[in-house]
Amino acid sequence: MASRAGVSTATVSRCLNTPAAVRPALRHRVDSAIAALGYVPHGAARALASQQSYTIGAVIPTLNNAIFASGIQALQRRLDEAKYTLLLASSDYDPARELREVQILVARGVDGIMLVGRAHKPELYACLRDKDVPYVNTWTYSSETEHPCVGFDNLEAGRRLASYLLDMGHRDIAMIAGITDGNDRATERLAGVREALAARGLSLPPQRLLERPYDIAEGRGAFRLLMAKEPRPTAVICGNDVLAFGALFECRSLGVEVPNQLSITGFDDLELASQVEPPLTTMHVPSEEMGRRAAEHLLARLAGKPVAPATRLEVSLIVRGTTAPPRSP
Amino acid sequence: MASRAGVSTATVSRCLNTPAAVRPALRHRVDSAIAALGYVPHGAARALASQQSYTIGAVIPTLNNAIFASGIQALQRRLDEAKYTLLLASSDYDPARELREVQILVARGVDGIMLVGRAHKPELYACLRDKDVPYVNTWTYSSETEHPCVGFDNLEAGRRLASYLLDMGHRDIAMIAGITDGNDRATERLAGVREALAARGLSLPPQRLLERPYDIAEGRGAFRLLMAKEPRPTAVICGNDVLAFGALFECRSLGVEVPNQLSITGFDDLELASQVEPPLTTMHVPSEEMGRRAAEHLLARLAGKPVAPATRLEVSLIVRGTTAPPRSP
DNA sequence: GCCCGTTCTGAAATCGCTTACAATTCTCAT
DNA sequence: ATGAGAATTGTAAGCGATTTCAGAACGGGC
Repeated sequence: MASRAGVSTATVSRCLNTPAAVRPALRHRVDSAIAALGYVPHGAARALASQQSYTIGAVIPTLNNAIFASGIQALQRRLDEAKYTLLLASSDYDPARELREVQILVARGVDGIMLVGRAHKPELYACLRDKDVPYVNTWTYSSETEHPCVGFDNLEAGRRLASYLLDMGHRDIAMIAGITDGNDRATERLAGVREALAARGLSLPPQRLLERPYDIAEGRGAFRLLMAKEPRPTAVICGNDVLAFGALFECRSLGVEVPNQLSITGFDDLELASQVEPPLTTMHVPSEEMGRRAAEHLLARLAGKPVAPATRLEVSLIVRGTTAPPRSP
Repeated sequence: MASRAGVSTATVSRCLNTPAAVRPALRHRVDSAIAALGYVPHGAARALASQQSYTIGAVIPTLNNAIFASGIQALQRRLDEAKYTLLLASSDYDPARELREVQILVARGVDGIMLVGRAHKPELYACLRDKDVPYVNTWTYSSETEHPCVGFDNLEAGRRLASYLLDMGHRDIAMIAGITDGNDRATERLAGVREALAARGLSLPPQRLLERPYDIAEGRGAFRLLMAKEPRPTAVICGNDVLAFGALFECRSLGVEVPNQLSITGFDDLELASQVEPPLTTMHVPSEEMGRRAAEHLLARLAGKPVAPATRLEVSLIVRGTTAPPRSP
């Protein structure tokens, strides 16, 4: 302990945590002793004594998807400003693993947790409640949920995407969705598409729906399947941009002209979306804002400030070059 | 404390840490009490008492680059198996921030640290030495370094890429490198290219070299500049795949035919590299293996086992469709 | 120059767990 | 049975901060 400044440990502690509470002269003495000794407070001891770790946990499905990455970076940036450290874990889209990660995070004593989606195992919510750990769901929004969230309405986004295509005249629409099992975002996007279709008396027959992991090659494969037999759909809605890129690239191999012969839409608006040829029509997701707002939410709760139970962010349809009215027969 | 099983705290601790040291009957009694109470050991207290946190820190330049993401996922997977948790921080390619992140990690009491590259601030190495925290540099390899590393030789990789183009007959080669300032990988790749050129009596004149952040749009802009005035180079080496994608996409806008009129190479071999049209010739980096091996290295050190001071991984040139001999004039 | 209300400081308890060491219980050969 | 030695279990002393509480120093008003 740096009592080489000739003060008690209590004073050192105060210098570090509530500098205003110690007189300038003494404080400077302590500060320079700290600098001289290269003293670094012991995080675990501090956490044990103060009952807070200044650590926030986040569990995301995967690091591979750039969109989670940018959301996480924004979260981290905001957390950093508030002197909090981020503990990151990934679940690989597996609810059981997600639960395990949360338990580990809680055991580590995180002060708050960020989750993606809202369909989590009951045990997960129970664990959080028992330990009274603040948390926030992201990439999802619903006014009716009892769980705090910062995100957008996947259902409505799916509906909008389909409506856009429908309004343009498309009647035979197919979808390459993400794996819906255990993934509420993918499930809701699909449901939204179905709703829009149903509102016009249409539907998504089994042969028009494929579920695939978010991977370019998977998107290609699924797309090829969709194109295999006549009649071909006139538009393909993809669960996210990665699948859409796959579809788009496969079009080139297949010699399908986009958007003349076929329209394609994505979801996320990754950097690449605007760069491919033709540029991808997609749903823009404000992932950075979501990350930042999620951080704000948690920080506010930890500071005892009131927080909105649900924050709705808007996605926006970015119309680019992969969509056009269907060719008249 | 779960002494509702009628045992001492010491026994509970032993059940959790060295189950073999407590008799089965008692152990079961404790285990069920733990399960019944939903007891979760307090991480900070445990870390304080045992002087180890079962936490490993990693500081990467950015989460946006998919290649670091996959390396990190592999690291995490391996760490998970060994019951270690990963604390992830990013530096945004800023050495000063990297230092800060490392200090925070050390203060948090991580048992080990993974770094990217080997050109770190002296204070960073000093901090690690003072606190005696095991660490390993990745994405870099050098037999001469005093710092443990698991990675590949960027200099040689750059040399190979340039030699490949040179062997094919290219004589006017340009490079869109990453920002070399503070980035040893980018610096070495560039140096490697220069060496290969020099070996044939050639060089990389200033107007043939552009440094750009890793971003598709930046790659596009740089490429456009390179193509702006005659004579145009016959090949462009890009510091990584992202820059190469930018160059490739810009070719389409400019009407430059790849590889007939111009060859392009990337670095990293991202998933997208094999999917673009034409597929990108690039240097494959075994990022997952690197992540896993880095984890092994740290784990071994923590277990007191001997470790190789430097592990060399091989990159491999993946020749695809963006390279061809220059058109004979 | 003295007294009292503030403002600072320091002593010591505490956080929840690990672990050396002591105490107790088993094992078995005698 | 009995006792030595091994195997278990319990006691209690930390680990390195934070924080309560009480005493010390300071600053004015008379």
